[in-house]
Amino acid sequence: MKLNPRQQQAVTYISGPLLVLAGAGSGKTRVITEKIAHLIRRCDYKPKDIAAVTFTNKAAREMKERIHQTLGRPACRGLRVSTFHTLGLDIIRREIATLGMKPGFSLFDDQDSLALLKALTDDEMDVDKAWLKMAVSKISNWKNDMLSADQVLRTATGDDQIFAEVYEQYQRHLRAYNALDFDDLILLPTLLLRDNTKVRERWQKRIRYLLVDEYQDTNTSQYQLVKLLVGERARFTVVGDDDQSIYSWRGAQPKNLALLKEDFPQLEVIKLEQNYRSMERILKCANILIDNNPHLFVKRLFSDLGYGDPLRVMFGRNEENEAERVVAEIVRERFLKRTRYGDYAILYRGNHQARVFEKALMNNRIPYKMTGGQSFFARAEIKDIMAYLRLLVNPDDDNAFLRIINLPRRGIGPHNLERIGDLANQQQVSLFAACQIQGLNTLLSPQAYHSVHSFVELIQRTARKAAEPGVQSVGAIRDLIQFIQYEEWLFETSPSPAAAEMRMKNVNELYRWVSDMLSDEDDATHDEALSLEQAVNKLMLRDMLSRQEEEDDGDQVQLMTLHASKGLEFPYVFMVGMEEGLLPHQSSIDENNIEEERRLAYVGITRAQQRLTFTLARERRQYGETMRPEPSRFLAELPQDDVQWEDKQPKITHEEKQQRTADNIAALRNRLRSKD
DNA sequence: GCGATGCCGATTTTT
DNA sequence: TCGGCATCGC
Repeated sequence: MKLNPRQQQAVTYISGPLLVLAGAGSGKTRVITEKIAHLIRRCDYKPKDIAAVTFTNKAAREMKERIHQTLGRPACRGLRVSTFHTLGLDIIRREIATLGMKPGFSLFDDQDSLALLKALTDDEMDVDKAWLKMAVSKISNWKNDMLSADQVLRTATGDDQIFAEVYEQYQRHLRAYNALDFDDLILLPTLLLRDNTKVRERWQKRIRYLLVDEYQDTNTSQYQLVKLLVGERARFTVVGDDDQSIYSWRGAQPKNLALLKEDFPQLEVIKLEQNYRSMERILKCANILIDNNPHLFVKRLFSDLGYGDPLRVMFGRNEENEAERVVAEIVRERFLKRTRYGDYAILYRGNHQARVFEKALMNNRIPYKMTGGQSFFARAEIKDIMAYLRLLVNPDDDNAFLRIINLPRRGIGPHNLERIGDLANQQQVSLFAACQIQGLNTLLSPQAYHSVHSFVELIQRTARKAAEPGVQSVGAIRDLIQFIQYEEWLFETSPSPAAAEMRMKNVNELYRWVSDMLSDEDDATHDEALSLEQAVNKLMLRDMLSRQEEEDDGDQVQLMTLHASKGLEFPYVFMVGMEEGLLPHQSSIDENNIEEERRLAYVGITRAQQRLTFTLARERRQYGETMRPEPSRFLAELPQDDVQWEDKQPKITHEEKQQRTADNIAALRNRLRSKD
């Protein structure tokens, strides 16, 4: 298929900064892919001159795949397609000396950060979990806004003073552990590029053309990174849609779209408004709904896929009935229209809403897939093995140490651990280092000391072997897993042998990934063999997660949050729980942040290709109380001629009823006939 | 190591 | 109110 004129324009405009306002379903990934191909084929750019940045690993992988399809694999060698965080990690790795960091650093995930903060505050003050979570998010927000602990300390007032002090402590300890958190992966390169002209010029030369996907989701430090990378030359394309900005709660600054125009006055803006996904009526409703938000750029989606059925609004007596009706509707439609389960998606505001739908689907033996439940990396066995790997790479990683020092059981209990901890504190070294201090034997029982000693030996021995290239390092990890008898441990601790097998399968999966990454086989995931350190850090960035999910993408009804649905499309969509308090969510109503909720509704609506059904419950139990929720205001904002409210539907006549029955029987006949 | 009991939380979540 | 979890006691 040919590109439309606007898409063509977006692909070929390369003489200056370009903002592509890409409406939902307007083929933006195609534009990015074609543009990269164009740059390489026609514009004298080499693959290694170009970087394309996305937010998720999944998006990065998909984009890479599509470029490979267009250009052929060999022609793409050196092309950078990665997430912001991977790009940041790359910069840090290459500039590690300038940053004054030791090689072999660890990446802390949220739980590690939380654990560190807990440890920091434990003896000082009495704080609860909510406070710690608040602290994590405050620190994260400060980092995303590029505020150092010093800066915050100077300006903070009230409660923020304490948080700022904790922030400073937290940073100091991260340094001591030679660890970085996710936000650092953006912040550090940004600061480095800002303050170091040489490094900045080096990277500006290295990345001659930059493309950014989902630009509306960038936060302050990400935008600054973009600005520093493109420099004065300003050769870049950012693609985004302000109407699909639904992540401001985690620091995304949709105002970065406006900022772009200020910072680059020569900015060219191209709008992609033709939609290749949905029927016209769905788009009309989406357009009218989003018109209620103020806009920097006006945009109007259209399509030539036909007008389509009216949108429906269905009521359930209560939330169970709502779910049952949705499921019944799916069963009925699948039968009549001979569609697949995979054609249906149920979208909701909050994960907790999924439960009743899961139940209803299960009762009807309908296969379904829930996106966003417990992830592979949240599983205990994966975290265990990851902790071993992290400790191999960075022995000063106390969180990793604590997780596995007594796993499997080595007879090192809390008592002995406390002794080690005291020593570490007193000497200002990591726990692993404390284990090697002369005189530890006087503090611990002989058996415990012996265990600690052989643990240290094991880690050091394995780390040495793992540092050797290729086959050696892979073997070292296999030996480690065997040596600690992890499989036996799983069988001991799992409720059933079947569960243990399942978990061991996960471990083997992880092992396979690591060994793939360490050996330089040229498969689709990478271009070169990685060091163990690189592999571990990459895994901490969850690179494999989405690939695993793709594997069992059979014929299943899709269940996910509205947030998770962004970027996806389905022939038949149910948006459930369309009630005031749920969508818009109560807390957004309280904070007067209706616009983001409206964008969320907009994202949901524009997922649907053929048919869209809203559902709500007349009665809903919440925190033990039974509520009678109002229909969502967003339903009232839709053009009512295009919406069929179930309760306002005229009663069907006797003839219509007979006709329907006849239709159903005809459909059944057709189906039976074509089966044999 | 497992079941009972008690307590907390209840928006969205990637990296 | 309900479910997940963490901790406690056996």
